[in-house]
Amino acid sequence: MPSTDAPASRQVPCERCPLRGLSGFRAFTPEELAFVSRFKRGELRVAAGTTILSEGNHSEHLYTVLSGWGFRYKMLENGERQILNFVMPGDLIGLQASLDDKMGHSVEALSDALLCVFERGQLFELYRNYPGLAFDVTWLAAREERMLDEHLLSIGRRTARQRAAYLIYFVFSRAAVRGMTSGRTFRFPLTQRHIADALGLSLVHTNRVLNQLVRRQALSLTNHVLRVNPKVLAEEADWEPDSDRIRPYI
Amino acid sequence: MPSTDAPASRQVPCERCPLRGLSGFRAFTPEELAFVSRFKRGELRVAAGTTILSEGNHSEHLYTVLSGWGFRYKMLENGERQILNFVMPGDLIGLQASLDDKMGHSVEALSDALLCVFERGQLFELYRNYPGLAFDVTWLAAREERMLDEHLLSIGRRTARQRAAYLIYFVFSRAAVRGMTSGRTFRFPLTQRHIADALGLSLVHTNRVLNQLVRRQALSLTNHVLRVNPKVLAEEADWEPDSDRIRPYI
DNA sequence: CGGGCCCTTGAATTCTCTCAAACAATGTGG
DNA sequence: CCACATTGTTTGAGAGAATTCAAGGGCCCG
Repeated sequence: MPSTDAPASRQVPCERCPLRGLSGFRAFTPEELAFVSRFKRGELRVAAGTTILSEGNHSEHLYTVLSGWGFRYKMLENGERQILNFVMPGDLIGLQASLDDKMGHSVEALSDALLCVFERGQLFELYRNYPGLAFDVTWLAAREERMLDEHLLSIGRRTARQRAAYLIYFVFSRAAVRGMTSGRTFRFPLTQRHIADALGLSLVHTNRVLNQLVRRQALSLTNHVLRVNPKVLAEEADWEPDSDRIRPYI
Repeated sequence: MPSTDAPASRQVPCERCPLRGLSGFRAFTPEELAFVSRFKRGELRVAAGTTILSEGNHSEHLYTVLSGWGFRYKMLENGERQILNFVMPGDLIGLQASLDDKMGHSVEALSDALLCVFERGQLFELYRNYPGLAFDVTWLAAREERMLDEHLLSIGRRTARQRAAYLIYFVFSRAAVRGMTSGRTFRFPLTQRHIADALGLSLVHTNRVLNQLVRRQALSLTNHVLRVNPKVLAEEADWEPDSDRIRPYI
C-alpha cells in the first residue's frame, strides 16, 4: 500500500536544506554536512493520506521530514486508532525499523510532504564515523520519548478539555519553532477525527470539548486556520511548552 | 531529596554482572566489556520508595538497573500521578538528563534496588570510541519509545479491563525475559495504587476491574505473588508480547 | 446534482469517578 | 505481646463524564 519505493529524485541539496537556518535547529560542521549529503539517498514526495510506513513491516529506509505533516499511529483489532504523535519537519521517522526490524507503528502523511530518504544499512556507518551525529540520533529518540511521556500524562490524567487544550498548544508550539506560524495563527491541517484519535476520545465528545475551548476564547478555528491564545491554553491545560533549546536533525 | 550521592561502592564487577548470561541479553565483546567496566563509576543501592531521579532536576549520572523494580512517572499540579513505565533490570535510566539537561520525569524505586552508576560526561566518549555501544544506547531509547507507544494505545483506546489485562501481561512478559518468574508465577511488588496510576484509572475502579479479571481466571494475586494465565490475558487485552529477541544493555 | 467527508447537536446509555465506610495486613512503640 | 496507626483492599451508592446512536447541515468535488 505505501508507495515508499517511488522514484526518489534529488532536488534539494543538503546545503540548501529547508531546515537549515531555522533558528531552533543546530548547524552541521562541514564534515557532517558532507557525510549527511552522502548519506542522503534522495527525496520522496508523498501526497496527503499516503501511508509512509506500516506497523509490522520492515523498512529499508528512514526519513527526515523536510516539509509537511504526518502522524504516527497504532490500531486495535477492532479498528480503533490511537495517534501517538504528530510528525513535523525535522523529525526522523523509521528509526525503529532500522534498529529492530519491524515497525511498531504506522506513519501516514497528513498533508503533502517532502521526505529526505536515508538507508537503513548506512546507519551503522554514521555511528562508526560520526559520533556527533550518532549522538544527535539518540537525542532525537530521547526527545520523542519525552513527548510521549507528556502525552501519556495527558491522556491518563487530564480531563477531556485539558487534553484538548494541551494538544492544541503542543502542536502550535512545535509549529512555531519551525517557522510555520504567523503570530498566533497558523495553518492547521488536522480534522477533528485526528484530534479525537490523538486524545483518546470519541469524535462527538472531541467536538463538544473543542467548542468549549472556543467559547472560552482559548482558540478559534476556521477553514483550517487556527488562532491560539497561549495564556488561556496554558491555563486550561496546566502545561507550558519546553523553553525551546537548539536541536539537531539529520 | 534523592540520595543519589550516597557512597557508590563497587562490588559487582562487570565481568560478573547479574545481567550477563540472561538469555535475552546480548554479550559484550571483550573491548566493550573493558570499556563499560571503566565507564562504570560504582553502584548505588536504594531502598524501596527512594526517589532516584526527579523531574526538572539535572543529573550527573545515568544508571543501569541491576536488580529491583522502579517506575517512571510524571505529576500534574493537582497531585495526580501518571506512571509512564516500569523500570526493570537491564533498563537504562537518566538518559534524558544526559542529553538534554533536565529530567522530564521522575523515577522512584518500587523495591530495594541495585543500580550501576555511570557519569554523564563520559557518555560522549562512549559515542566517540564505541559505536556498537552507542548503537545499543539508541536501541534502548527506541525500545522505550516502543513501549510507550503501546501504553498510549492502551490508555487511549482500550477499555479499563483490557488495559488492566494488558498491563499485567506486559509486566509479566518483561519479568519472564529477566528470569524473575517461575512458571506462570512471580513476585509482584506493585500495589493497586501503582496499577491505577499506570492505567490512568481511579483506585476504586482499578480494584473492580482487577477482580473481574480474577473472576475470569485471567490472573490471581495473593501476598504479592501473581499468577497469570497468558492465554486469557492475551484474549482480554487484545495484545501479545513481542516475541523476545536478544537485547543489549550497558 | 449527488455523494462523500466533516462538523454539530440532542438524547439515552454506559462507563468511570467520588464519597463513604469497613476490613485486612503490617508495623511500631509502650 | 497488645494497642494503635498506617497502608492497602474491598464494596455500595450516587454523581459525573464520555460514549453511542441518530440525524441534520455545510462544503467540496466529480
